[in-house]
Amino acid sequence: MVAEACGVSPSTVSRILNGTAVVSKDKREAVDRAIAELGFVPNPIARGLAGGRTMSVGVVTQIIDSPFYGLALRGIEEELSPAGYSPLFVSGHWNAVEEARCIDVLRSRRVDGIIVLTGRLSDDALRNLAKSIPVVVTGRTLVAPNLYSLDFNNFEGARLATHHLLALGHRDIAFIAGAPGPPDSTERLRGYKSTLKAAGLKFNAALVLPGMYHEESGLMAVDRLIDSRESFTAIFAANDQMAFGAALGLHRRGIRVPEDVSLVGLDDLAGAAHSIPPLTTIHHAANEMGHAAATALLQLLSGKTPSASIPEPRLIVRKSTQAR
Amino acid sequence: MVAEACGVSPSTVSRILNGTAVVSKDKREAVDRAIAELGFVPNPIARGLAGGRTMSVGVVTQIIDSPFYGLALRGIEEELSPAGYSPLFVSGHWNAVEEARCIDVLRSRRVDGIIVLTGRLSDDALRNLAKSIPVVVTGRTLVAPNLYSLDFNNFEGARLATHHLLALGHRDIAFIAGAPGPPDSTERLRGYKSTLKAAGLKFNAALVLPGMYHEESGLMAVDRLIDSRESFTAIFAANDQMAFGAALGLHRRGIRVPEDVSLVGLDDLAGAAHSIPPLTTIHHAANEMGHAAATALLQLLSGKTPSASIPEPRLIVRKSTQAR
DNA sequence: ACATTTTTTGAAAGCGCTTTCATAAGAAGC
DNA sequence: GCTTCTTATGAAAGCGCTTTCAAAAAATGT
Repeated sequence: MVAEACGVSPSTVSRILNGTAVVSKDKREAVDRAIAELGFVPNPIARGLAGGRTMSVGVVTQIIDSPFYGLALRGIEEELSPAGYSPLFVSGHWNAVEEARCIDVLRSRRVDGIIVLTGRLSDDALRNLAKSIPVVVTGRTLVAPNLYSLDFNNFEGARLATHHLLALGHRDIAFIAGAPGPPDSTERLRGYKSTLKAAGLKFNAALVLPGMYHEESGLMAVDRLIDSRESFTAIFAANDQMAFGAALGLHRRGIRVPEDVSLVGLDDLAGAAHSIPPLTTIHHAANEMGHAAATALLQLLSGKTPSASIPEPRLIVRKSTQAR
Repeated sequence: MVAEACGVSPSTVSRILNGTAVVSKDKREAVDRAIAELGFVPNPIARGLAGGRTMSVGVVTQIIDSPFYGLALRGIEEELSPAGYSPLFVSGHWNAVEEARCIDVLRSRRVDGIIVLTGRLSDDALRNLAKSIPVVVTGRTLVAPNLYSLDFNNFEGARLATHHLLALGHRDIAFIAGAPGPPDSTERLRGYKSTLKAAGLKFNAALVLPGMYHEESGLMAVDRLIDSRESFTAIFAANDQMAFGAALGLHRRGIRVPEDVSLVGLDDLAGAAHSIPPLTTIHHAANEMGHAAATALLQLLSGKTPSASIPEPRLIVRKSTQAR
């Protein structure tokens, strides 16, 4: 260790670097100076080996280039960097087996903590993981020691969207659902149904179309909807990407948005403000979610009880909806 | 080291694990069995410390959630994972100072190599970096020992776009340029100008609008263009994001795409196929670029001379252009 | 059968840092 | 002034692996 070339022992330098113990003023200053002069940079690898802390946290995302989760990754990075931690991103591709493999990689690299963005892992698998390493997971509500979960209020998001359309006078509101199974999909569907019911409208199953959360499925859903000859004046898509697909589908059939049909999405992706027409949607604060997840993990790592949470969904009215 | 509990020395186990030297068959089998039984997983951290190789490569991207570079990150990950390497992503935010800091972080983490996605670092800085660690850089053409560069043919991309518009009969073609300075911007502008010239058209500086590569700047460029009362029948935007913004700007003014004005982008982002109208654009193979960069780095790491390259730009005709 | 070369294996020294543990030096108490 | 309790500091032992280096074993040659 270079810095001891200034007269003190490596232990002392280490103590100064980590603030592990009190060191007399003069020594501290001497070392600080030496560090500055030598341009010394501690080696996190060695630190990790010795101290068990690698100053890196693993992030299991699903698809590294997802427009939605990408924003969350940014939030995570923005929060971790100032704290001296580096994120290690791995992609699980919405596949429990792959996610498990990713986690093995992260553990072999001795990350200090793990953030899992939604994913397909079972709750039990996560609880179990938390026994050996601090974990923060988004997209579910889960309580366990050493584990913190951060869930978006999908139900409320869907309620806001549906309610907005209702308030504009729409009665025949179609819903393009997300892939069935995961809680976010079922919650959004539940929010849609429940809001309809609260408004005294009867639920029409023919207006609910299956989707896969990507543009293409939104487009196909609209095709199917139109072909079914079911009448509708508005569409709520379970996410923005499907809303974009739906908009294209309507456009192809010569149906104008919002003149003929109103359209609402959910997520408020970066592109939503610049689509044609600009999409009315529910803001899902991905960036803040990333921040919150990272903050929570940092708190977990320092032994505190995390308290971070993510903002409630918010309706963003743009140009794809209008009163009928 | 657990595996030596089967009767041999740690050196032997290490040799088997790394194939560093020949080991007699029986020992190898005994060790293999012990490894399997004990579920032993080598610790890359310790490996890194001891052997100098961490099996991780640093990737300097600019904005982790960029739709274009995101795809490249995916390509990198897809190539690196099977080879046992993990990518470490850091964001330089198009800022040379931050990029330099990112590189310090990567080096302190002892990555085995570095991939720089374009960025703002000087060529010299990269050449210098390559003296101490293998480097692959995209977005420039640079030759230096231990360094491989992968450049997209921006000139040809711009030529294809401009030529397409010309072939459709357009004569007054506006160009929304990217931020001035970086070679990709200047090359695209050069491609546009040169193609115009080759067609015997005179270059009209009033039809070149400054942009910043994001939607908002495309929108503003169109506003400025319309307000200038300069006549035009087509727009070529230096990237898809600005094309989206431009489409919105035209839409707001009641100008139809492609009936009144044809629009071409460049990049072929995931959203281009589902925008309204679907955007005619130049395919810039980001994913392949990631693959190529990772492949090249892997070759550099194994002492070979890289030969990877990225595909030539390709015109993708969709619905935003038509003959006039 | 013995000397010589080649191959296989183990011992030991780090990689760069953290962290007990123990010692030396001060502060406090009688 | 001498013992006892606190600090401040250094020595040394790892963390889990790779890698010289040298010794032991095997193969080859004469």
